[in-house]
Amino acid sequence: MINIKFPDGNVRQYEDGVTPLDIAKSISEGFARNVLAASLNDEEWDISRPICMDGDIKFFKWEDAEGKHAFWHTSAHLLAEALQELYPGVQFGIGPAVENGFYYDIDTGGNPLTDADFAKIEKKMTELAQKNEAVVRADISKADALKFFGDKGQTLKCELINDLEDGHITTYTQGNFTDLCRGPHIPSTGMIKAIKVMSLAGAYWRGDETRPQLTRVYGITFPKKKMLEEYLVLLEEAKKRDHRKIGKEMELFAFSPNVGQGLPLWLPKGAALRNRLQDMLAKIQKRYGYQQVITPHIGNKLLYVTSGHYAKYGKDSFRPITTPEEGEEYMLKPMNCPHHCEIYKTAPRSYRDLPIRYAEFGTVYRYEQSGELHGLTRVRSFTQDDAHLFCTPDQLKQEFLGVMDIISFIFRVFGFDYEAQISLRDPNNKEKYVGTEENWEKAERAIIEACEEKGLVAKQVTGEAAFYGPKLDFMVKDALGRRWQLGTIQVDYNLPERFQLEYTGADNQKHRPVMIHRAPFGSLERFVAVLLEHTAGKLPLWLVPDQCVVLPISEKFNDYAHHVADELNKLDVRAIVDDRNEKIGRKIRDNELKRIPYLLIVGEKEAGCEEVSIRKQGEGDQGSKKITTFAADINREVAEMTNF
RNA sequence: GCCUAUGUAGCUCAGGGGUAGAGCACUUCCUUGGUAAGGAAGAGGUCGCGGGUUCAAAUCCCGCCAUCGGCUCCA
Repeated sequence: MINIKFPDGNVRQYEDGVTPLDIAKSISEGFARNVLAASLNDEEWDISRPICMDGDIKFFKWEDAEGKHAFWHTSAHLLAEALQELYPGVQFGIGPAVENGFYYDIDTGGNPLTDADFAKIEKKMTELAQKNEAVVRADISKADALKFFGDKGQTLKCELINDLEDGHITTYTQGNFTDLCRGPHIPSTGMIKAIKVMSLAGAYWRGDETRPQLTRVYGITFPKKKMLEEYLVLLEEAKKRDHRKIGKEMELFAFSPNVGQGLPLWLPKGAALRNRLQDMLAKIQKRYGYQQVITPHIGNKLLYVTSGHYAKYGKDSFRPITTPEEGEEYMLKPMNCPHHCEIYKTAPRSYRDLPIRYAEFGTVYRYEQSGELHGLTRVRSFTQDDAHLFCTPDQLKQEFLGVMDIISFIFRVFGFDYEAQISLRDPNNKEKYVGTEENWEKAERAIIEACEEKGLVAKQVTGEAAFYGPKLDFMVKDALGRRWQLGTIQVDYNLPERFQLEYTGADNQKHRPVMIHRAPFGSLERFVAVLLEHTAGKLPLWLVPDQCVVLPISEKFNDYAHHVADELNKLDVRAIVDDRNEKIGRKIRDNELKRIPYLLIVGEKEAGCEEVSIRKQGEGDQGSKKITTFAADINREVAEMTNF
């Protein structure tokens, strides 16, 4: 007999070799039907895999990430099984579950798949799922595994096996398909009821640019047909929130191939929106002791040679700009820090001057790979809400905490859900980074401690650090669930060294300051993009381009409508007029769809008494008020929102 | 940069070897209507760009550019 402890602390005894499914059934049949995966002592465990030792058990259902994961992992195998039947000789790479579904990387040997094949693949998968084959786990020796997959000509699998440790290799088999796999899986393929092949993509074998490119087939499956339908509806809804679509509709920004790829053009409404965001941040930063500076868009190439960026990124950047002067070269600035270091150096600094905080809405230019450009989230020219803090090593943590306060405040104002990530260096690849061992350790420790102090839950990821220092990033998801880095805080011991920054300490000796790079928005472009997706274009009143639109009942009241808009604009309310020759119902509909927060209807009733009839977007008729009263209300509402 | 797909009117899209279509938007006219689409007429396009095949190319082929979804990258 073995002892199994449940999450609630209860311990029950079971026969040796009992499976999690048996245990679930012993609780209730209904519960067992919904269980997809389990863990034993926090090790992932198939619910059909016998247990022969004491342990803590957990069960996972569809609602749990672990449950979906097992379901989709098995679905990936089902996809592979279908591909094996449809396209004999296909080579298999890897096929994991991902956040929304799963994929399998395959080598089709020169017979490319197209989306015309999707229906066929789905049909085959459905057919195989209906056979309801058991998914069977087996331990296998390394030699046997190599022979098995070698005989099948699966060289990619053999490469994977060669990297595995003997004694820890398992396979899973359903029907005629056996895959090298760690698991866990759901017990049988029959649970997969709804299947959709989503898309095709190229993916380098083992994520290595220099290795062959495989075909990645993405799919998603569900235990119920209805869930697939709901998911597809959700995807359609998400597309409507796409900032590229909303940005076009709201006339915020545009791109022109004549200007260049990834170079956004901010239209009047977008530019005004962006300025409001800048003003907000500048106001907050002033309170935190930041000073605004302004630096040029270009800098001498030698500046970036000094900073080390030229050596690291020079060949993948915009090329240097030459001048009539022989040998003189300038570069579009890819970051603001070297300029700010030079500002620091314009005067001798004392420890009494520190910390110094230079802020700049600095536009930078980076030659991002063409295939990576995406709306406003990944562009080649963008404006960072940048700042560089120079402080003594003792002040580092305090300054770091201050920056964290600003960032969490900003995200709270906009209601963003964010994930924090601490990016550390890859300890196995230290030559990728500049700076001393001691400084790296100090900086990494400072970040981790600052998070602990603030109670911020942050995922630590090794190998993600910038080459000059570790960082704390704040990630926000877009409408389709893709993560984008917005806010960032980076500790840098390197640039102060390279620029030989100094301050005189209390001991009358020269010391090196520590530098913090930070940007709460990350870039205004990316921030606006995420903001648009987050709000579906329904921007808060203080940010929205047009706060209200005046709708005359008939053309007879167009003059009065323009009078109303003029009065409102004089009172700092952003108002426009819709004086088209249309019925009022039509104007209401069109302007509601334009996401304007207040519609002001004016006709005979209002014209005589300086009033407007107010209709709030999405909420309908709010009665009428004097123009001045309405303006005061709007201004109060905005003031409450912008009381930063 | 790599792989898949796409590119037709301002927008959303249909069509497809015999020189171009719809809806919405736009302009004009009728209508002057009180809280989510009033009616009519009109204008608008070298079918992404450049080559090739053909009597004839928007359509087929090649190259390029841009965009989508991924991969790699992201100071």
